Amino acid sequence: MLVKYVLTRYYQAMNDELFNLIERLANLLRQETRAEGLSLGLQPVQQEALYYLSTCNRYSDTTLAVTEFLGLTKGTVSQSLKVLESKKLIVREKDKSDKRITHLKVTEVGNIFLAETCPPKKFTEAVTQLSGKDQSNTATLLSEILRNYQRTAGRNAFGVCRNCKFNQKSSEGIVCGLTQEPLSTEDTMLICREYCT
Amino acid sequence: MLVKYVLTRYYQAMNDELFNLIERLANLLRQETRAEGLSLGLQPVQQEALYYLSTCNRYSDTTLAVTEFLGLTKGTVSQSLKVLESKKLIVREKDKSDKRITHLKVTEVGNIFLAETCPPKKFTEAVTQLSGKDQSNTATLLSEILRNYQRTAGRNAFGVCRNCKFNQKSSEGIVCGLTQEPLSTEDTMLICREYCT
DNA sequence: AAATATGGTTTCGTATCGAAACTATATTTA
DNA sequence: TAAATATAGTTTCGATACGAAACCATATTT
Repeated sequence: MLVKYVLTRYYQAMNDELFNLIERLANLLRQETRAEGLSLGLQPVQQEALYYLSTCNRYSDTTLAVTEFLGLTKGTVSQSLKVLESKKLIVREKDKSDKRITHLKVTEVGNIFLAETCPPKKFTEAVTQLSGKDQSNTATLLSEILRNYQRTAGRNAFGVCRNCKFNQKSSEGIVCGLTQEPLSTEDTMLICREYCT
Repeated sequence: MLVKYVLTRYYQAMNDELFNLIERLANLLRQETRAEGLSLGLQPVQQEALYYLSTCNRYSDTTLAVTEFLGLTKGTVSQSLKVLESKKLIVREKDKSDKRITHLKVTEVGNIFLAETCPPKKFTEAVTQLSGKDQSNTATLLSEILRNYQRTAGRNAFGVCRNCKFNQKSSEGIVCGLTQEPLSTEDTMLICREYCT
């Protein structure tokens, strides 16, 4: 019985290997992020939230969206956002039509911090040692794994608006099929929590 | 000034995208790991340590090696290992020649737990939806990024013994060029902290 | 033999996290 | 249209993670 399990450990199946690689990359990223955030007293998870908010659209810049994105509970996320606000990295804006909702906008200070630290420099350096072709192949493959994983786990996909099935291009411009609101070209390049393929 | 930074956010450069993908996969993995560990009261980081110990060789099964692998401080790791020991998932074995060193061995209970939970089922499911070719391509590309990253960050590579430059195959069998010790075929399939290319 | 290096643990203060209770506003139901 | 329920979000609490630094034991260097 023991032998069986030990032997399965020796054989590094492909999903084992991929699991290992992703965990280790994430560990290194977290380490560097921790170091980068020291100057502002920012924790890794807070930086991740800030980074997310800098990449998402107006349907996806709320506490709950961040919660879903990070895979934490909303109480926990609420704490982290409070820190970001106290450090003037984000500001809150009440939604005009639904008073329960608060939009979280990254400030100029926040964007400057992100531009300097996120993604971490050494990571970027490591990635750019690969050919452009290899880089985009990696992104494509990881996207596919992530999409499969999110589907299996029953999570939202958080994709770029432009590629969403609700994104409708007509003669009058681009419209979101869910909200029926018009979208600018810049809008369609942001990440949406309602993304669907 | 602001415009510049905001614009760079819109353009998702490849390293940006890869950073994003890895973070998100890691978040999902952590979530599922948290759920899987609930039955034994194991935290994600403790499961990661246990998993590492199940994949590493006899030169790499110490507190300090785990520390290096996870990118945490040794005090923190010492705590996590104490929990694993109290739950009978690992046992400690004093090194025979150097009394400072303690080897950490995964017990049968530990291996059974890992076989059931690590890597998480849904992750495995997501990965196996890709073709075998795509899976191995992803692994190859990620390995390269990780290796580059570790080199830039000045970390040990933690690779499989078999592929290490110190691994010497002679007529009398396989020998580690660092320790001059003979290695079995199984030995060479484990992860070593001294791995070097 | 003394100084230093290495592997590891303990202690302490700060931060993370989930769970659950709670508030306020929207939506649904009856 | 009033009551019930759902949704967005915050607060509080207790358990755990984490780094930093002090500490101990054994090895190695000087």
